[in-house]
Amino acid sequence: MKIRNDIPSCKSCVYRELLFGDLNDIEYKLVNENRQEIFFKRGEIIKQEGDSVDSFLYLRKGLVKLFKTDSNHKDHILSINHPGDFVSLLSIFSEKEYKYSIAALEDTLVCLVDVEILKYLVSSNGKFSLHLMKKMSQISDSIIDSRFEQSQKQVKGRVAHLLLSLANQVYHKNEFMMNLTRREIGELISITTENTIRTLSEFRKEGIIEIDGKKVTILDIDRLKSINGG
Amino acid sequence: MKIRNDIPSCKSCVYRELLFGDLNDIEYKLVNENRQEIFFKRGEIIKQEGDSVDSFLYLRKGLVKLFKTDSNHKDHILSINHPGDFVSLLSIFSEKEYKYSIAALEDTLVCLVDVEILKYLVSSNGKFSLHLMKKMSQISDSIIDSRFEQSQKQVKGRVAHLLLSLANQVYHKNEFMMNLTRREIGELISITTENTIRTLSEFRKEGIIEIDGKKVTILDIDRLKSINGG
DNA sequence: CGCGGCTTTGATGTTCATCAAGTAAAGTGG
DNA sequence: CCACTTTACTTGATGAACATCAAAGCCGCG
Repeated sequence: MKIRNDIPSCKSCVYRELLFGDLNDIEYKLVNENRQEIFFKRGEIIKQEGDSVDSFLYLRKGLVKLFKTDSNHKDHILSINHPGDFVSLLSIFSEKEYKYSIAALEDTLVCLVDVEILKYLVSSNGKFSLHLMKKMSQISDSIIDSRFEQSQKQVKGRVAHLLLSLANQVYHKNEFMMNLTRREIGELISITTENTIRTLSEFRKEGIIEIDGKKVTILDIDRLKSINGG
Repeated sequence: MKIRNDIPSCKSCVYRELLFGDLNDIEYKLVNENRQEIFFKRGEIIKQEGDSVDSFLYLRKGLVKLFKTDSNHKDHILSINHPGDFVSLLSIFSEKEYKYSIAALEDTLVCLVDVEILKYLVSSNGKFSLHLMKKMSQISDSIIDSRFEQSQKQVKGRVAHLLLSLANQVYHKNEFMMNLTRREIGELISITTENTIRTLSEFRKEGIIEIDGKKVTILDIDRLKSINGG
């Protein structure tokens, strides 16, 4: 973890339009003066369950996982988030403490905006407010949706679904560097590590995917879709 | 389904504080003039997946289920909602069409507010906006939380968890009229109807619960909690 | 170089869905 | 209101899916 001091203006942020597109110059300045950028290395914990919610987290670069640890010390991954996502959004208005932890899956750059500033903006800027609600709504919809999808499927279908969403929603490519371990995949789709491995091997043997170290290539996307569907 | 004409003012609504507590007289009037109250009998469909999101649904009385039907014509229940819940909240800002259906589990009274009015209030009243966000956040948190809980448990734990949440969150009593069929319970916690029945019978035989028709009484809440936990 | 974490494969047992078959309850139409 | 139909509930038997256990190879790191 390393705090950056050479923070550029929000105006130059590639993700500006996603959230801060509705602010005027004074409001921009307010955000700029009350934010930090922090760099995390792969594996580092960004927030721990129980930490107080004092800032709004915005993912600028990298990949993170949101997870909870159960009473048997087993982790369960709630979601994987990529740049442009508002990582802390779900808890920010309803909770004083994080109900899950956040860790970096790749080298990651996070932008933190003081939560009180955000609340002030919501209460004073209606357009910003509407925008933020829409985004909040989308994020929770997508978590609920994917959990819903997973709950209906069995092992092969879950793995297929995961591979498809990694390709479509996360990496936007049919060939990507898998930054999740086999165990983490299991923690994400609620199956054991062994079954994750077995299923991936099976897909590989059947020519549906290719695995080379951390690199995964989807060869037969139609078959994957059919496994996902049925 | 029956549209009520004798609508009382929002000011007299028991749930007023939950959402509309921050409005001034003019804003109240606006809401009052752009809302409907509709009564649904047990079993009736309130909204069908695919219906356009033109109003914000507020549950005044009764009990409803949010559900989706899969490609095998099997229903899956997302959540059970009770009075005071904002049934349509999840989709209202992010979607043009409902992504799930809503049906009445008991005789139910729903208050519908024009969605454009709500958006106007968000953009013009900061306090209302903050309040609404907090509530949105809580509702999605609770759906995500309960699905998360369920995904870690097996059959007995799921049934125990469900009974406990019905007693605590829905009916606020250890003795309640179960308005869900055995099938619906299965659809809610992702197990088969047969396993729902078997597990409930087992709990009954072991003296953990008592079942008399639709009436369920929790006799040994500690044992239920321990089954839920382990 | 050795320790711990990740990966892999095989064998075994448990959990649970599915199938089958019957009873009870609740709507429905004459 | 009764015969009929459908839906809900229940129990038992069977097999498939999957977790668990075990054992070993691999790789990065101190």
